[in-house]
Amino acid sequence: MTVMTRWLDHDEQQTWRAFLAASRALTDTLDRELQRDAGMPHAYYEILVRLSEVPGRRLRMSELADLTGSSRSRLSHAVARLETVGWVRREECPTDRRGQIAVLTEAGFAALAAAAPGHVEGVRRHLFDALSPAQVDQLRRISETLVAHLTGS
Amino acid sequence: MTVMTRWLDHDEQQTWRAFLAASRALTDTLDRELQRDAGMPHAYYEILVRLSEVPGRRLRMSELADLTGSSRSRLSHAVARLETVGWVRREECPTDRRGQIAVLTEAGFAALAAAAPGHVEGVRRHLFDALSPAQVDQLRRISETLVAHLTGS
DNA sequence: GCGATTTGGTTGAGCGTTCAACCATTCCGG
DNA sequence: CCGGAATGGTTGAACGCTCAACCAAATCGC
Repeated sequence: MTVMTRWLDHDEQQTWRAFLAASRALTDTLDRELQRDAGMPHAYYEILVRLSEVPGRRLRMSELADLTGSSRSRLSHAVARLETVGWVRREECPTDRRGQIAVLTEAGFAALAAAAPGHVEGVRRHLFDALSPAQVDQLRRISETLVAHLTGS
Repeated sequence: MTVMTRWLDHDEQQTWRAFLAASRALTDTLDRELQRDAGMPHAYYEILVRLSEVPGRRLRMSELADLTGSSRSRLSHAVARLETVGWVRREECPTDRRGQIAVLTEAGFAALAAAAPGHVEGVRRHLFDALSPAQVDQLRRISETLVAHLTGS
């Protein structure tokens, strides 16, 4: 059975390619800056951020995976790496013997505190400084719509 | 010298995290679909697309790198891989003996033709179907602004 | 012209992600 | 209860990307 492809028209093409170029350029730039200035990829920064925001600075692996939007495998590898660097430590979960709890160490918190100002400055410079307040608002609505659409289905 | 960090306010936080989540979810989803259905990552798909759109289906490595927004190293590795699969072939450049020209093969064109409908459908489903026409327009302007801002500086 | 710099491109090591396979524990239906 | 399914998490191999080092050819300055 052949289904007609709903091709993109010219404007849609433009939009899609611009979006691809923009999001890649932005994430690449920030990732590179973070790696250079703080010695960690952005994905690891996000893990540290999430842990730092929660009481006890500890989260179940699966919750952490959900919050960072990463697969369990990815998170498992990442936390393993973070553990060797001494920024995160693993603990057994008292209520579920399958469970593991990732805990942010003091060294991890310090590394995050050291990395944050530069990274936030980068986000501001590369993203917010370029857009009008109206565009920032539009971007938020668009992004929230997309997240709902993508995680819903 | 200490410079005050221009931290993100609450709304900016929301926007930034939503954008991160959305762009990651979108690219991850499309990448996974493309890998599953066509056996290639999205970066390689883009290379084939760019080559297919140009007369002679051939481009200098450096032009191809610019068009796909990738580093020379990345492109070099990618083309090497595409060559072993038989989708791209390398030729010497007649006017510059340092140069290399990447040429899309018939097999490469066929692979692209086979992959395109499914991928385009995915882009439509996951992106355009979720947004209003006004939002699509906003997204284009935002993306173009960001690209200019990021590649300009 | 000739040495120094720049440009075009490749290479290999190190690292992060993916995928599939896997193990242990917990939950659920009958 | 008990057997099967679902859940939580890990592992290792394959692969793509990054970075720095590198080579060859072209270009620039004097």
